[in-house]
Amino acid sequence: MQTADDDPRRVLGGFIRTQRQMANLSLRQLSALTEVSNPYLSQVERGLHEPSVRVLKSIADALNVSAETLFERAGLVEATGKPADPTTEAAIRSDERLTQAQRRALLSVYRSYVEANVREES
Amino acid sequence: MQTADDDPRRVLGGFIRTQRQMANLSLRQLSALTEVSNPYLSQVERGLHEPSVRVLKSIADALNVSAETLFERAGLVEATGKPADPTTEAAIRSDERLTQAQRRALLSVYRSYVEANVREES
DNA sequence: ACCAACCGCTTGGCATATCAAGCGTCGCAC
DNA sequence: GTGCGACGCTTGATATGCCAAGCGGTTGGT
Repeated sequence: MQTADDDPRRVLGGFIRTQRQMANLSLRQLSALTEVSNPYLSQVERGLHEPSVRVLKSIADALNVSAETLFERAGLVEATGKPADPTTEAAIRSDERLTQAQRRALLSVYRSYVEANVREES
Repeated sequence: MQTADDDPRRVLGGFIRTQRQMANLSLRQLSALTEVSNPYLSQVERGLHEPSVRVLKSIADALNVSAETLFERAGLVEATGKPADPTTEAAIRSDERLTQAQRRALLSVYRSYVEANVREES
């Protein structure tokens, strides 16, 4: 029943930080992309502030994640029971240019990525 | 070229006001439902303020409107143009559940598979 | 050894979001 | 008419978002 771990701000911040690091961006680089100051980004990532919609959107754009996803991470939009979006899996499975073994391998990698990201929102 | 009509705040406010009136709710009633003060709701509806994500969501809930819709109205989320290109590359590239780095990695693996197969067909 | 360039972070201050309290108006019962 | 309740709105005051400037640490070149 920890009350600090599920603080929406902390969750959102952690998610943003992870995404930024995966994109190999420094705070200043992201700052340049988003027109948001780097100190403020730092504070947001550490959960000290709840950014405005405008800031959230520009962060989402810069990191190539959908704004919806960010709002979800922020705990501000309910999970809307999205089981999975099967488009990528379907595309891989029906790709004639791959062998069956390659399809399995690609799907495996893809699923591990998605699962890792989901787990990220602790 | 009127610059006041497409002010996102004014658009959003007008939309909220319309929805509220269609639900036959007074400002005070909506205030009670949303835990947001009625003066502030008044100002938001007249486009004097850009509400936070938390406020937007509670308004959306109270008015039975999807939060997405509100964000769209706020001009802060574009009207998602779907690519609908059925190729595997496109699916991976537009998969929001992957980070940019992961997308690059997956694409790289995918291309190496395809290239290997082409070479083998000779 | 130094310095230049980057990193993430702290701080003080201005701008904006949000609220509690109060104002004037309107309909309606008595 | 007059009181009463509900309406939308104005107005300070407080909290929060956001930024410019600057700090100490690290890395790498000379």
